[in-house]
Order: sequence, then structure tokens, then C-alpha cells
Amino acid sequence: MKELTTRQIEILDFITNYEWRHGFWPSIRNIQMEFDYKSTNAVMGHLRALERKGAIERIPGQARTFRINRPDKPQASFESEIPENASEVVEIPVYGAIAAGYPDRVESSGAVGRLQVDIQNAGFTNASRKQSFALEVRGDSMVDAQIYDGDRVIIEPREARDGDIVAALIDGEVTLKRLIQKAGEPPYLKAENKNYPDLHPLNNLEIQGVAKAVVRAL
Amino acid sequence: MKELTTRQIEILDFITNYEWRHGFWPSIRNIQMEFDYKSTNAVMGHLRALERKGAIERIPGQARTFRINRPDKPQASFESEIPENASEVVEIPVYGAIAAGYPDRVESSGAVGRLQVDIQNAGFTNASRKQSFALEVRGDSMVDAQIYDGDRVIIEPREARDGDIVAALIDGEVTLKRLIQKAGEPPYLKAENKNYPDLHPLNNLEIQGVAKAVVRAL
DNA sequence: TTGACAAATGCACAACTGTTCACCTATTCA
DNA sequence: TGAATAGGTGAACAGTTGTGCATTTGTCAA
Repeated sequence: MKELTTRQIEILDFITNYEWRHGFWPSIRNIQMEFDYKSTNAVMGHLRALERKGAIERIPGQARTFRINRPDKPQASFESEIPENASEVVEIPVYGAIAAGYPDRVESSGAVGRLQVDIQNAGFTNASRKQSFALEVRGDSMVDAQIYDGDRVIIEPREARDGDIVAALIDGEVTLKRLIQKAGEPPYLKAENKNYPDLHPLNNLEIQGVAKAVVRAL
Repeated sequence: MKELTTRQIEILDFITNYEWRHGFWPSIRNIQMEFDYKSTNAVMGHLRALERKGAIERIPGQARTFRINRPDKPQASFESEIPENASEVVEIPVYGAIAAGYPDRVESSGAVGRLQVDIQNAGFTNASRKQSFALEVRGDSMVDAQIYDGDRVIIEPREARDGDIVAALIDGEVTLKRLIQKAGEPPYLKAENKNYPDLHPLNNLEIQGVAKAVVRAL
């Protein structure tokens, strides 16, 4: 792939980001608005350049039909067929750190990276996979569940059940713990390390999502 | 969500499948062709029904803008905001199982799944990440390195250094161990569990690659 | 200077695409 | 019997959307 200019990378980033946020691709006029162009043709020029350099593919004349070519991905073309054994893949932004020790605020505001796991391996619910995100773990309160400082947990936002490991907002602080939710009793959070006490919410316990997988770089 | 009819489920399945195969949503006429309808309005009726029953969401008047709602998803609406950013991504086939206990043969022949991890998080070498693959771990010989039975390790094929965790072919058998390679001495493999002995190769020690990351479904 | 190229404006056009209105058939249910 | 609902035809319409042509500006290298 040839070198992309700064502007072309900006356009490409916007397209990718738009797709992740909305679930569908932007129209040319969506891109035009984002960059405050006075003409759609400004976008057209960049799209043509991106296509010429192999960064994207499109279907001529059809609306919102992009395909992003990542350098290391095996050639994706509109003609190529997807093999049967290929499994659907999930793309997950990494947001920042979550305390597995004592509660803390999520540190990073934007996503710091991306993580992809296939559905079969992590058992995602089809719909919420695109909303899933990953958080870096801080602290050692979950070591008995084999989750260590520096690991990344993949969080799927959905209703939690008793026994799930959850990312939770407890009294305004974010933490990663196991949820204990017995019938007729108020729910609370339990660390997987006997040196840490249970966390009983004073006011508010809000489950942000359920941990579905752990990823650790060696 | 209300009950869907057989036909409505067929439509919904087609839409989902189309998106997975093509990377973008179908137009109404795409759906019409698939079901050999003589009128686009047949599709419109089903889409209206699906929307009324909460199975999908769409943006009125805009092309190819679907959103699929699955039962246990909390709330997906076009208004919900998701933060930003993206980074390059690696795609890795999952091949089969590797013994972290005693050496064994890689069990599966073809790839059984796919796993994707972003470059920043796993620190891949640019050139070799294309050929990286993932293996499922069997056995408990690496538990002191926090690698457990059922975990998946991502292997990058490259030269190993002393202290790396490697997938190795030792006397014709595949295993996951830490490589000990001191100057002037023959290299050998060391388990991260004191119940397992060191593995000194009788004939041949072939390093298949270096473990770069661990992924575990919760 | 000249040429090549990235970047952008302005406008018009045609195709793609969602949508609506009128009308039809069959099934279910009270 | 009548009403409601699922499913479908046919034709027309309007908004969204991709595209092409002509023109301008600035940068960089030969």
C-alpha cells in the first residue's frame, strides 16, 4: 500500500470510527459535514485516492458500501468469497484502566487501542458485540480468578447475573469484581482475593457490563 | 420483544447474514431480490413489522442504515454515543491445542477459529504478525506464568531468546514451555510448575514461535 | 519556469434507495 | 359475518447519495 497523506488518514479514521459508532458506513455527505467541506467533491477526491492506494474498496454507485483494507489483513475484495470456517469477529476498543484493587475512576477518556476477539472463542451475544469494550486491570483483587494487574478484560454491556465478573460503578467509582446477587438480598461485589473485603454499596450500584474474556500480553 | 413470524425471521436472518458477508447492510431492493418479491413494498411491510416488534432499528430515509436488536441487549438506540479512536488490527487463526503439560501433537489440522488482537496491546513485530496464530493450551505446566488449561496463546513465529515462552517441537512433539538458552550450553525447555521436570531434547529442538499474548474466555 | 499532485470549490445530473398510495388474497378469531 | 392481521402486487414519487466537469490554490521537485 502506498503512503497515505495526513488528510487521507484523517478521512480513513473518520470512516472507521463512524462505522464503529453507528454500525453502518457514512455517506459522502456525512464525511463532508465532519470536515466542513463546501463541496462533496472534496471527499470524492480523497476517496478516490484512498481507493487508488488500496486503503479502501467501494461498490460504484451504491450507498454506504465501504470496505477497509488493513495492511496485514489477507486481501479482502468484493469478489472474494468468505471461507466457511471463518468465524465472525468482534472489534473492541480499549478504553483505559479499571481497578481490580480498590475502586477508582476509569483513567483514560478516549480509546487507547483496539482488540478483536472472535465470537466463538469469547461467546459474545450477537448484538452487543459492537458495543463491547476492553479495560486494563489495575490491582490484584481478582488474582484468584486468574486476573492479574495489567491484564485486559473485555466487557460486554448487558444484564449481569449472580456470579458474573462485572465492571461496576459503585458509589461513583469503577471497579472489577464478582457480583453476588442473591434473591431477596441487596447485591454486593466480592473480590477474588481474601485480602480484600466485600464491597457493599452505600447508595448506588450500577453494572456497566459483564467481563467475557481476559487478554494478557506476555 | 413480540413474537416474530417465520417470514420475519427469514428476513432478519438474511439482513444479518448479508451484513456479515459484505460488511455493509443490504438495501431494500437487495432484500427484495433475495426473496424474489415483485414489489419492494413486500419488504417494507416486513421491515415495518420488525421495527414495530423492536427487532430492528432504522434511520428513516437513509440508505442501508440498520441496527439489529437482540433480546438481552440493554438499549441500543441511534442516539447512544460511543467514544472514539481506532488502531491497526491483527488477525490470527486458531489452530488447535498445544500441550502445556507433557509434549503432544497439535491436535487440529485446519484453523478452528480466529482471534484478533491489536498491535499496540500485544507488541507484535510488524513483519511477522501476518503469520501469527493462536493455540489452545492443555495442561497445567505453565500455571506459574499465569497460563492455564484452556487458555489460548498467540504465537508469533520468530527467533526465540533466552527466557521467552515458546511453542516448540521437541523430538517431534509440540509443547509450550519457557526456553532456557545460555551461552555455550545446549538449550532446553523449562515448565513454569515445579511438579514438571525440565525437557532436554534428545535429538532436535525446533522453535515454532514465541508466545506473545494469552486470551482466556471467562 | 513548468509540470505533477494534493486539496478544495461550485454546480448539475443521474442513479440509488426509501416511501407511499391503492388494491388484492388468505387466515384467524370473536 | 365482519374485523384484524400477515403477506403480497404495481406504479409512482421524492429524498438521499454517488458522480462528473470545470476551475482554483498551494506545494514540491525537475
